[in-house]
Amino acid sequence: MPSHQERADELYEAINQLIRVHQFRDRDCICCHDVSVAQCYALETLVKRGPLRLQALADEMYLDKSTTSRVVDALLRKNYVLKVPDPADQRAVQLSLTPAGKALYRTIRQDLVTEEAAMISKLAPEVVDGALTLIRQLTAAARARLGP
Amino acid sequence: MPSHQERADELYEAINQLIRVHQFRDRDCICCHDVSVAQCYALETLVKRGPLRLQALADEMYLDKSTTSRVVDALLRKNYVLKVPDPADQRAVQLSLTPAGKALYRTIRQDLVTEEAAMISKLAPEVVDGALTLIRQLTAAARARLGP
DNA sequence: GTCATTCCGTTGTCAGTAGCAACTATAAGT
DNA sequence: ACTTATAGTTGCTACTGACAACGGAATGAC
Repeated sequence: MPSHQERADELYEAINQLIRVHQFRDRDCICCHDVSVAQCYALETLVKRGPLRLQALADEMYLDKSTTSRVVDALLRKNYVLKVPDPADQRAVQLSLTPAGKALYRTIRQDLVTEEAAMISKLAPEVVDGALTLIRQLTAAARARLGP
Repeated sequence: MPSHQERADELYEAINQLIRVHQFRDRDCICCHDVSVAQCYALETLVKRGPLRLQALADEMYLDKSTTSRVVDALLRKNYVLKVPDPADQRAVQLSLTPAGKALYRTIRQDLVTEEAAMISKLAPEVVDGALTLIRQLTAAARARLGP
């Protein structure tokens, strides 16, 4: 019967491994398209949250606004996002996806999910469902410590 | 009853979230010490696998040898690793941890596990054990696709 | 209404991450 | 001995990420 500490240690280790393997795979999947991992993450955030200001996007991504500004710059150059000045506040900008940006994200997402599907093809559906629930609980617990 | 595709999609999403939250937390935990995330990963690999050649270290970390060489350089400058020429092969070097390197990794690891422990403090032990098993299965499945 | 303060986004700078290609030196195969 | 393969380093390029300083716009105090 492992102690709380031992459990924490093993879980940290296990998550660490999972992260490495996924990270590596994602890089491969994403970078063979036109964008980097961070750029893809920005696309994803805009898909999920809709048009955002720069600061809001930075907050969502847990990044500094300067870093975010440069990531967005790269996406602007490639015509995947649109930057429109906010009429209500001359300082602010609204960032949104172009059709090309939406299409690119769909494609990449498709690739990633296909990879994931191949990965779990040998696991029983109950196992996957169980993992899903538990991973969500872990994420919620982690976010709770991160947030306020 | 979700389809295989739907399951893959949800699982991808869930793992993605977990990765982001952990990544962010790890950066905070690690970088307040003397090393970056990649440098810490190199320390970790040397702790686990013992002394390694540069190429072997690069393989373990899924990185290019040039990238690895520079990461090791940084650790050398800070006196956390030792580089000894291999007597059996004049081209090769043996990388090992200095006592300072071992101590630093222990400290960081302690911090990370403490964080993990706090995170799971509100979850039932059975939940954590379940997550552990499932995450390991997922990692194994992912590694199987990655490897050969 | 003006002035200080705060907020939004950009830019400069610095350190780190990462891969590819070219290079040196050593080792191994023929 | 000559070719080929391997080990590690270095040059280059692009991206990541934070902090600090800045200019312009909004807001609050008075």
